Amino acid sequence: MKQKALTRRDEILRMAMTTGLASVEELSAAFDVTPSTIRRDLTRLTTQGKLARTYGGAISLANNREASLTQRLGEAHEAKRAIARWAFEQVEAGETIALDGGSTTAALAEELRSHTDLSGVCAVTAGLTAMESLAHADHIDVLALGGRLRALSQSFIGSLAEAAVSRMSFDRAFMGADSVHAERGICEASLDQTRLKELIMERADHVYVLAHAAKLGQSAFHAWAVMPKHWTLVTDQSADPGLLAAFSDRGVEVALATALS
Amino acid sequence: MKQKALTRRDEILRMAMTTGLASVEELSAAFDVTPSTIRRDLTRLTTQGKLARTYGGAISLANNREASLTQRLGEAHEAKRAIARWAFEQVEAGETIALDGGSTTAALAEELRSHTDLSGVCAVTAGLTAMESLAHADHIDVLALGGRLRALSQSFIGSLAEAAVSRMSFDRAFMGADSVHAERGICEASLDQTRLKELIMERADHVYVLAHAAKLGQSAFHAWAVMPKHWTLVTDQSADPGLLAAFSDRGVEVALATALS
DNA sequence: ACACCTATTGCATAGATCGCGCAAGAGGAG
DNA sequence: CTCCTCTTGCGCGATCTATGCAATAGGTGT
Repeated sequence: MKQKALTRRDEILRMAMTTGLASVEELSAAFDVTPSTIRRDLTRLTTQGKLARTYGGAISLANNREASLTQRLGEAHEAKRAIARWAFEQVEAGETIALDGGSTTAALAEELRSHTDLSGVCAVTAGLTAMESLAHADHIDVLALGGRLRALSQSFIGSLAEAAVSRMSFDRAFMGADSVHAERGICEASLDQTRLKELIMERADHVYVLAHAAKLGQSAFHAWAVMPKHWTLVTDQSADPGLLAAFSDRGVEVALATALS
Repeated sequence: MKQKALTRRDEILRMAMTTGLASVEELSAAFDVTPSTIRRDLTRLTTQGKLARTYGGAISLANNREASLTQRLGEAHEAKRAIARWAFEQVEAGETIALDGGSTTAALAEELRSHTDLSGVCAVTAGLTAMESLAHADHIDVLALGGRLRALSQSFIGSLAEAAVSRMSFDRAFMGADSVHAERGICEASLDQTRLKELIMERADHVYVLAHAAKLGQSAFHAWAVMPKHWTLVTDQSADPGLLAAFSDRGVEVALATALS
């Protein structure tokens, strides 16, 4: 019975997440309990900050968050989603992976969060958005690098982060980038960022750079990270074949993610 | 008159956006109109999809202030707000402060965020909610401890966090707690948490424990943190004088935060 | 200046929802 | 088996909401 109450609250939360809105009457009918019980559940979930109460029902807070996240991703988010899905499929149970900052890796974090069947994965991240996505994912062990929070990129940099990285290693590292270049590697706004990226990549068995087509061949900024010998570029199908050939010629493995559904 | 109605609706929307939450009573008083009028405004804005109606008020859909909103919905938030305000006034420009995890310290983070006149403050935190609040605050230097993210308390623990703490010191440390006891100190769910708290407190010139009245004298769990010689308990006015005397007798400085406006 | 029209406001009433206290029931621990 | 805790259903008073109606303010055309 106590179990039933917990599962019902979880279910309420899930329904509210998917539909964004739930009424007391509907919930009462769906779970075959009195409206009083539903009300009590809702007040509970509200004080836990997971829902907001409305007149006659409740509204999801997390759903709004995800919506705004999608907005923030905004640009090319279908491509990013496809890339994230491809990346997710590389991860195997029990592995320790590094998640870089950036919107594409945040999409990967969302994939990790929603696939609760993957067990024992430890995700190390320097990105705040990725952390937020995984904060409530019980099936993922989240390790955060410390350091100064860089407001613009919403990720950590600095000596604290570097010190933290130097104490661990990763099965796979999924890197974001402002732009990717076949010869120069990945480009960021500051050298602090590229240095941290280099450290992470040095300590990873497999390095993947997640970058949708628009980021290829650009030189948005002038700080470049030295790439490891072997790495994989993961991009979407709209990428220019000529550009991709430049990567392949340099020994970079290229993966094309296909959007589905 | 028609103009007044439009500007009022805009203003309502603006207020809801910034504070995340607005009550019919407050709005009615603020604009000096009857609750009926406010209700009509709210239904209008709701059908326009700009707001969501709650019981006795409205909630912003653009989740700009998700953190503060979650706080407002939570338990005893008036007391926490008063305590946070008192704590905020202790902080002086240029200081480096430690912000523990927990909802009360998250409220302090909100104070720090909203007072943009305070300059040069460096906030070191192990709490995810505090980080989110300060993520977009350009006037605050945010340093995050790394470590394992503990899902329940939304804060970092573990050796990475401890290693990070051991490399810095603080002018002031603002600690949260699940419960506070005059003899035993502050209580948490696990010894990992208390150990990190001890380390932070050891390296701070001034230690404040932020705990509203309901947390005093309780023993919610069985992991206790050893307190430094001198520390300040910050609580609200509804605290039992007998309990407070127990703290004073042990040399603990006691501060009572008064709720205002 | 005057009349007219529309949007808005305040008030009162009726209906719906909410919060709380109380007693009963359903597991879990010893 | 008994005790204990958490949960549930029910009823009541309180609060909030929705709606109709009359009054008012502001804009408009003559």
